[in-house]
Amino acid sequence: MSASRRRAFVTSVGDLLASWNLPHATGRVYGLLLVTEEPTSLDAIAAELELSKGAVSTAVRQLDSWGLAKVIPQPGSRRLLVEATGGIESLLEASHSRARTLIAALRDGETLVSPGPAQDRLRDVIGLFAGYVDVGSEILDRYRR
Amino acid sequence: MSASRRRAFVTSVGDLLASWNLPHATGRVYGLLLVTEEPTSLDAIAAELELSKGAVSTAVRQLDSWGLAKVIPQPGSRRLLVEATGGIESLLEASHSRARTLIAALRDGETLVSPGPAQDRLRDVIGLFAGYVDVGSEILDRYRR
DNA sequence: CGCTATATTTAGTAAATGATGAATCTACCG
DNA sequence: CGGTAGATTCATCATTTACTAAATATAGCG
Repeated sequence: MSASRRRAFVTSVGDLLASWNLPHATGRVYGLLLVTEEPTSLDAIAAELELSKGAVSTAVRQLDSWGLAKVIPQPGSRRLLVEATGGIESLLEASHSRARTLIAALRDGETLVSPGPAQDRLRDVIGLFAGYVDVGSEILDRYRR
Repeated sequence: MSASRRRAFVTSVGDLLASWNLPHATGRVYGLLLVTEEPTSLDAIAAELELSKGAVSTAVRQLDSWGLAKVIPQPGSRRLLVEATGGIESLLEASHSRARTLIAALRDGETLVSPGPAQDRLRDVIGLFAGYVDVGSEILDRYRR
């Protein structure tokens, strides 16, 4: 388990998730969790990633709320353990929900332009997006089973 | 063509494209172009959206480079006209390319964890993402014809 | 060759966001 | 109850980023 490759992995996952609109400390924590076999503590995360405890705390709660990590309270101690969940679905779902909002806005805009090339263009965009979202949802459904 | 609905449309498209990592002035310009029947000038855009000329200039060039708008130079004048293109494909393509980079990083990470639940989890994530991207590309291909 | 109309670049600014470190809170244990 | 080990919150700082306004560049026209 080469430490430098671990670090490289963590930062690249962090960078990439940042382009998915996650703060990149959060993305790095997720990256670390993905290559960590056992549930791990917030302090251990902070130590390995050289992040403040506060940052780790908020990152973990974000990951939890996105369904990307599971927080496991330990009976008999205040310490929390965290582990990645497989389900990165929620990221995709979030992206769908944004796309759907966009589609709705575009549909609304359809009534703003009179028939002609401009309206066709708008319809085109709507069609592509809608198809895209439909297929994506299908994949997600299939994945859930 | 109600001006207030136009404005509402423009800002919502702007807001939404901002979540796709476009600056939202750029998104608003795109929104405006989508509901504008004829090619329009940078000054007209600046006036309607109350943006500075500089902002419009960079927004338009961004849209152009993303393939979301076409810039039409006018012979006999320095003035440029701009119109939206239907193809919002490039946005989806960009999102795919990010996803593919992520997939590559994850595949690389696979070798960092020893066989077991952690590796399975990672494989799971990879599989979902890969399937998602594949299907999306298929839609794009179909759309291009 | 200027002059004008237009686009682009640049320097500066304001706002948003993320991270930190300290202070605070809370659960557990003696 | 008091103390301690932990997590969380909060105020602050730093960075980034998008926008503005002004300066600059360039194309066309007299």
